[in-house]
Amino acid sequence: MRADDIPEIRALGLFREMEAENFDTLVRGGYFQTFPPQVDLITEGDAADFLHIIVSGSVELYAGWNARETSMATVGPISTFILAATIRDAPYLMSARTVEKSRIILLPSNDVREVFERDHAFARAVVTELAQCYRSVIKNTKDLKLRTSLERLANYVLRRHHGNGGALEFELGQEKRRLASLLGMTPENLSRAIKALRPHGAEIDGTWVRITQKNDLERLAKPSRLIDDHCS
Amino acid sequence: MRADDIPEIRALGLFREMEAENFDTLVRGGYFQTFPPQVDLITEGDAADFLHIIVSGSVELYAGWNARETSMATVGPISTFILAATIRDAPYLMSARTVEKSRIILLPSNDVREVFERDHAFARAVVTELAQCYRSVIKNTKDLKLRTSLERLANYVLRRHHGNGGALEFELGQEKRRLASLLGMTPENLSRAIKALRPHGAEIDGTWVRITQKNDLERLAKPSRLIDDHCS
DNA sequence: CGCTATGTTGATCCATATCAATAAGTGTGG
DNA sequence: CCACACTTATTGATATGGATCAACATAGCG
Repeated sequence: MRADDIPEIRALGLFREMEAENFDTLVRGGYFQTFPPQVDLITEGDAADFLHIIVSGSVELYAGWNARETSMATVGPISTFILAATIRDAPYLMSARTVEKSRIILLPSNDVREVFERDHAFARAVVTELAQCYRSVIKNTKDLKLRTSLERLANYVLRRHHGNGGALEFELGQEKRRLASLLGMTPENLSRAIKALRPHGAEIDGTWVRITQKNDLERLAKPSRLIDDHCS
Repeated sequence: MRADDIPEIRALGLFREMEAENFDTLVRGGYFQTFPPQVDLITEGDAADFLHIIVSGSVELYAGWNARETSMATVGPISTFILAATIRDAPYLMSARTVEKSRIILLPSNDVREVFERDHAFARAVVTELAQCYRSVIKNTKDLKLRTSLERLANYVLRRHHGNGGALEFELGQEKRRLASLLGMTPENLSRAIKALRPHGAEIDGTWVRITQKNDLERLAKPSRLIDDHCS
């Protein structure tokens, strides 16, 4: 592992408070790897051998069943994924593949569990992280079950708007087919939803998103703190 | 709190390993209450003042948005709910109401967080519990996004079959309207799905479920360890 | 016993999926 | 640098799963 990446990792909420000695244990056993785009990192059903930390690039989490496939999340730097499987020493529930060239740290699950047993600060940080993840998935379920696809798209645009510091124009940052799957619809349906959104104050043109009438968009989207807030 | 309920609580995975002193702190500050059916225990958006433990009866977790409502889970004894909100000191993402007469322990969230800071064993148990919850919700999302409503019903029947020790006949144990909402469909649609399931080896008649051709049912349901397993 | 909830069934409507064709990018090798 | 192949995006036509509306049946419950 490159020495100058270590401080960055150490600064993550998950590792910030833990004992230096335990942090060293984790880092010493870890691997730092760079992957090209479209590489499968993990396959659902496999044993969770490593906790993954994405340092640059982006990774898609997806799941399949009976020849169908759906995108579950896109994760960017700097965050971890499949923490729950690591902790429970259980099989992955999702697969992961790189979207673009990505640098990823792999920490052996055994080490993570061992340090987790010893280090109270680390254990607390894991709890905070997991509780956050749990709440995100609950919000996602509410989004899926309570909203139509158009409403989901409208709220997605607003969430991205807030995530970009309130910019009215920003890049989509991913393929539409993946966004469609993430939002629980087909690519064709997303195309139509994008057209249907135009008279409600949002345009998506190629890779660019522009909010033209925020009021209109919000009237349609009816964003909720209990579904759309990123933190809390 | 009644003295003879305490050992039962203490035996829960969440509390089993923690320091006696800390357990006492939690229990001393807790309330034990009995609620009639259809009582609202918590409302989404409120501050998470208490960690709830259901000792008998059953509780429905549900969520609403824009005049729509959906059932998120039904939880029975002995388990906790809204642990994540308690830990993060964040608003509830779901509401909860009793389904039947229920006995419930309320532990002040402040106490839980305080003990959580002090007691490593408790913190570890919280992690295990949360990781479990997280994985359940992920499985539920996969169920929703990857399967049709008929497939979800078929798999639900098979899960209940396994949950009842492999019995081919068992009680539904809840109103069909709630089951419908839980599975992400309308009551009408569930009625039709039930009829459609008959030629595939499962009958639901009133409150009774009977599996007549397990092979047929499994051929339709294609249950997956990574969606339908209760543990792991 | 009614009364109110819940469940069923039928008719219809709507959202979304599917199928098919075309267009627009994107990357590769000559 | 262009031509080709291949993937992705769009658009239209159609099919279908599921929702909605309405009527009726049934079952709890006071």
